[in-house]
Amino acid sequence: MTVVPRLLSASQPPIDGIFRALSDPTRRRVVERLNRSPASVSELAQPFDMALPSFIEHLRVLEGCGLVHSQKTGRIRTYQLAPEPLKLAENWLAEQRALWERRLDQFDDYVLKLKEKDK
Amino acid sequence: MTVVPRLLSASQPPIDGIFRALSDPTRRRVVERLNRSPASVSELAQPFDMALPSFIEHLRVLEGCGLVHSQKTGRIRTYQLAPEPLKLAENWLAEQRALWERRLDQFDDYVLKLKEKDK
DNA sequence: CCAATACTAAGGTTTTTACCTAAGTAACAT
DNA sequence: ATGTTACTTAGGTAAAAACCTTAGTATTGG
Repeated sequence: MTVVPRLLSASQPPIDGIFRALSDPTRRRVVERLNRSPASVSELAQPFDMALPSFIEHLRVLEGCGLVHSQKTGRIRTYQLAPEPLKLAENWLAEQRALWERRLDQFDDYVLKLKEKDK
Repeated sequence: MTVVPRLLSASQPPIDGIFRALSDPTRRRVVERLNRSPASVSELAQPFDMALPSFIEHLRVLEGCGLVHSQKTGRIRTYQLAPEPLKLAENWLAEQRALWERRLDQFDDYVLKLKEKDK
């Protein structure tokens, strides 16, 4: 398969963590929010009814898989989206769909005949 | 935001479970395999070095979130892919990218105007 | 009928996740 | 200098996830 330079594959988050991160509604909402603009921890936390340390753990998960970056200036940490991992996940899904659709084309006739038979 | 009819949203698997299911490499490989053709439990399990009951649990997770369907004929249970949930996840990701790109455009405009001003 | 096949059920362990509270530290405003 | 703000650290609980083994139940081929 495709051999990726070690440094790149190490710095690029594995797709496991990306899907894992996106499986939580809180984290997805954070991503949706960061699509609009960068924001601080407390701005991000404000809509959620959750203790701050719990929320911050979500931010850490997002940063851990590379979906966001953060930097601290003074006492404020600002988060911003890093779209590459989203692209990675989207690509995997797109590939599955492409394969599926190719297969559907190949077997269209067969499927149609099966449905005829069902009646 | 978008209001979805209750019946639809209930029968359509929530995106949480889809991303969650896809976060496991075993389950992603099953999806990749099922893209080629339907297959039985043991066919699907064959490439994995894992006790069968453990593997079957993965299949249950996939079916639980709607990513696959199965039917039993005799003693053989056959699994097949159900692409709609994949589409759902892909759509969410695509939307994020669209928003992100729109924001980048806006930023470009902003930068351009700044540069105009400089002159 | 009987053994092999193809799953399935039951139950147990370890790790991870998602939350919490309480108590910090560092920066800023007054 | 002191209180308020903005996070951070530490630690603790409960539920879920990902494995395992052992012991089933149907089907089917000989």
